[in-house]
Amino acid sequence: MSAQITVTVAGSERAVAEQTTAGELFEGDRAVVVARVNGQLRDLFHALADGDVVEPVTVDSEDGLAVLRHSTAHVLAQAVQSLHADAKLGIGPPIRDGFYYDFDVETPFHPDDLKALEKAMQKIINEGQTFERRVVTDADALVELKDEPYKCELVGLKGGNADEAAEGAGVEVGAGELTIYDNIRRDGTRAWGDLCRGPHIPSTKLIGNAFKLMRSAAAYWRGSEKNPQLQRVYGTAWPTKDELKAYLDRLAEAERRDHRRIGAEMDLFSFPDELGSGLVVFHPKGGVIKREMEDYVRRRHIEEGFSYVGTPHISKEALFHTSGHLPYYADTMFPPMELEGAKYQLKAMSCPMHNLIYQSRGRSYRELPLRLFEFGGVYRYEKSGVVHGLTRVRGMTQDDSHSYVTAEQAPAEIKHLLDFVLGLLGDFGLDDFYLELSTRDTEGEKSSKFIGSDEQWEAATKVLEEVATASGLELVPDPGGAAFYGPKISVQARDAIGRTWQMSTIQYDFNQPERFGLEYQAADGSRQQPVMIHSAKFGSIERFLGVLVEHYAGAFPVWLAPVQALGVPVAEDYADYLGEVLDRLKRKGVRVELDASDDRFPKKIRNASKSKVPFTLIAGEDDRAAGAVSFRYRDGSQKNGVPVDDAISEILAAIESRAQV
RNA sequence: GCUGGCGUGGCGCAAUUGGUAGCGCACCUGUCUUGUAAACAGGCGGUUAGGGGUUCGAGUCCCCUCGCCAGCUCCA
Repeated sequence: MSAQITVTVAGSERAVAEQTTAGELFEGDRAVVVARVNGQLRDLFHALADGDVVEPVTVDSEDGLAVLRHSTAHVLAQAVQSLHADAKLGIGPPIRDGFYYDFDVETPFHPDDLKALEKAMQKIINEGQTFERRVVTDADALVELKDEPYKCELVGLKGGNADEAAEGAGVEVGAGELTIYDNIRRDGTRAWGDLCRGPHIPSTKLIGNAFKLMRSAAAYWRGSEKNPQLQRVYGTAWPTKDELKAYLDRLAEAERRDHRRIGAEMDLFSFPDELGSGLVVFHPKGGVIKREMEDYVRRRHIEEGFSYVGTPHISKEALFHTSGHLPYYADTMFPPMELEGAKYQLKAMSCPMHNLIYQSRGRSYRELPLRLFEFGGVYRYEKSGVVHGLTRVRGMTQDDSHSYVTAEQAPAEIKHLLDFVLGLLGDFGLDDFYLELSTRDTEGEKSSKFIGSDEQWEAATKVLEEVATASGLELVPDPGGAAFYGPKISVQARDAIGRTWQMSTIQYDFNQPERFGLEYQAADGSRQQPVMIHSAKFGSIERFLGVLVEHYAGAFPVWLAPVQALGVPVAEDYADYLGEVLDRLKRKGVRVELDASDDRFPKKIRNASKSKVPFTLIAGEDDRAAGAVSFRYRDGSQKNGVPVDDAISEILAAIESRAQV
């Protein structure tokens, strides 16, 4: 008879035979894919020791999903090598909603290749191969993997910093012992194997048919453009076919929200080829939204103590040398144009020009904080592959503002600005965002780009961090992400397909005041250097508008809607009556339209519905006789016979309160 | 910038192995107009992104440029 050991299973103690595996504890529960043993994720084949604390990890948990997806990535890799014998393996980690695996292959994958790979994967899955863990020494691994140069490179990186060396590499080589996972067929033969930390699901069978390969694209090995590009295949995997379908439906829904699609459908803006890549024109309806945004933020800046200023779109290049921008960003500024022996540059940021306003006369401490603000039209030569709808353009409008303060005033001003930003995001109804704190890199190849003393960086970073933390919002560190002249807090918002974009920013700058020699006279008569705080509330008005379009899927709150009330007469006869109601609204500043076309009533309702106008006002005989109108809302619900005065009040109130209806 | 995929009237799409560009919506004209997502009829509109090549013949094949999409890298 075998000896007994005691383990704690899901909170209660149990005596089991020695050599019992984690999987045996949860036999019969197919949802359990791995186990957490003493806090560590382990395969179900893991043999338990006396005193182990074991928790089941089910496939629908965050960890369980990651394991499922990581195992699916292995199946993909096996499929790739079965179809392309010379494919070399990179890394293959789970990611949000799926996984990827990188391969070095002679010919990049064509979309049709993915179909063939899916078939090969299904075959492997149906074989019910088990994932078996095997500990190897570094030396043995290097021999066994002699045909896998990328894996060998990872063996050399093993240790706590594998993930730093290559994002995702931590799933291949952990901090501890080196392991290889073998895929074993039912007849006991070895189908395939891969250097991997694990853990894995017990059998490929568990993947079922709830996976799909999504796309392929190149990715630089270990994330550096100095390295060769591998071919990355992205896929997704879910516990059930239904969940896979729900995910695919979500993606399809996101595609319908895409601001580039809605922008065209709703006639908001376009990107004419004749202008060039990354340059947008706003059509009248998009112009309304842009103007509402600008009116709002101009008013709010003035309320928050800013003065509205104006500066030109170009400047002699020396200004950007003084500011220090040119050495850093020359390749992303449009090239200079030469006139009268001087080189002029399109501006990519407004701060140097605001510094000139500050500098235009002597400043007293009594003037501080001095706050300047404008809509700066800036141009950046973004690389061709990154230009993207409204979210990454080459010509944009920044609500660029700068607070000049004493060092002592800086913390309060940063808090003031963060409150301002968060209030603005609330007024626009955005809630899917988080804060990011971008700091400098103190080591690594980029560390030299940051200027200023250690003390300055430390002090500035501390101020930003304290204020950001106090907001109570999620705060994500972004080491190395700072601009060369100082750290920043930024608001990151998500687009329809989950990509995040930088929106508002607050940056602490001790460099430009130094470079421009800015000063003010203090109460004691001495000359002091101010601190400059850059802030942008929308960031780029174009980008913010794009994110708004996706957030609302085009169904804007009333105050932003291009057309706020659309009149639809039941028949031609009632157009004049409805027109009078609309005129009254128009006199109150409401944006109205009357559908006086010769379409019939149902068609007009359909058009109104498709236009996403918040209030459709309908009038027929009943309404006219009663001095009323009928509302039709975006959800198709209706309210009939509303007295005209009440109707007007309802619409005005919705605009005033920035309500979504 | 890199890798791959794409580019057909304003929009969404179609066009067997290369054989001489079609459809829906929108738009225009006419008839029509009474209660909540499409009245009917007729019509206009494309040197198939641009340029070059192969071919008797190119939307379909090849090359270059521009633009778009996805990912990677970058992002003051």
